Amino acid sequence: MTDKSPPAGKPIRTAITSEDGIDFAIIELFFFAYRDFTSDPDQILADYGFGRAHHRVLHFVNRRPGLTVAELLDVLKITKQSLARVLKQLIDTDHVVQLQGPRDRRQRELYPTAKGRALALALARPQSRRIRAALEDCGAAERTLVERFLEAMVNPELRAQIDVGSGKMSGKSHGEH
Amino acid sequence: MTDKSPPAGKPIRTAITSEDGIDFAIIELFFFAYRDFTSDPDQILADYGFGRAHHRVLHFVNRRPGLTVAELLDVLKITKQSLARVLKQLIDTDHVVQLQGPRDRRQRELYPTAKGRALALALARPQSRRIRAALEDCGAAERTLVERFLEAMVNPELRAQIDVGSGKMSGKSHGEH
DNA sequence: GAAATTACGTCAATAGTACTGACATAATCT
DNA sequence: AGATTATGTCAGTACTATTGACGTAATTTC
Repeated sequence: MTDKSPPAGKPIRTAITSEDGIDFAIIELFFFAYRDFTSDPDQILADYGFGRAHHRVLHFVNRRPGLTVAELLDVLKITKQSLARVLKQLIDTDHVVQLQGPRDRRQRELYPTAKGRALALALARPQSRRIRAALEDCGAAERTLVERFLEAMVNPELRAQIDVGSGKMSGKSHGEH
Repeated sequence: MTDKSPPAGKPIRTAITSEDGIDFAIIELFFFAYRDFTSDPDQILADYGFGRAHHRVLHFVNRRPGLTVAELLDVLKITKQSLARVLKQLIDTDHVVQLQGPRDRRQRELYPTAKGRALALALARPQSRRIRAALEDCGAAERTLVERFLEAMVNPELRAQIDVGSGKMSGKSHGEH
């Protein structure tokens, strides 16, 4: 009577393909590519007792020195509480420092220290190496195209804060190519 | 004396750039692109009380019906214990069924049910739509190139289990690799 | 046939990242 | 003065992942 298994449980033996015009190839590749892409820094981070969240914070603090906590939350799209622990650890270990905002003293501007800059570079190096190798594998001329594809994968509303390529990074300093 | 802050803490005010030949643009784009790419299915999964792990299991069970638990662990690169809860939930909710292996009765071959197939498609649909849109944005002809780039981003040792493109997917039973 | 190995399941304990909601403080704006 | 903003913090929870250990059934090996 009270079967635990409802009648529906018949196994489907055929693989899902592109039947419904679904691009499983790229879906799957994206999964594998991102996993391996993050595995490089993950190994380094483990030595510091850090995780991927630390990497992201460190990355953006180095990319946009002086950004505020609120701006960082907006870029990462996480909550204050999620950031709190990670940021505190980075500050305690002297990778990041907080400076009181000049205009608004409530704000905390975040800056990397030399130590934080060095770690950010160390984490980015293997990722950049992987990217360079991949671009070479598929004809290096296509760099721009890959960039455009990835940018187009991002939600349109968010593309503003990406400021890719052109080096219009964070305003201030910049200028580089 | 016993300062809590070591001398090192001076803020660096200049943004990290391509100084060390590091490809920050693509590193960052990859982060944003993957985050938005996974956010689509995440919303659907929430309705089922499922997470991203359920999606991955469901995806590969649909892509390679009949794969064993050990094979799934190998593809996902997670531990048995991480898989256990997720797989159990998918089985309990009748998205996946286990069949005793024909050759080796210790093995459990995993198959999607109609329900599991439907959910896998529902999850993949917005992702595929996003990919299609992105490819159009950057000149659709470049599909192959994006595929090759992503594949090149994957660790070489793992490319075997990817069998991209051509739909030579799983070849169902067949002689494994 | 007995022993070792394999495939799977499960239990216990822990960690990292995320969430919601609430509350406190200081600074700025109206 | 009062409202709002920027930040910090506390409590509680959820999901995904880890390592290590143990058990059972099936297969392989000797």
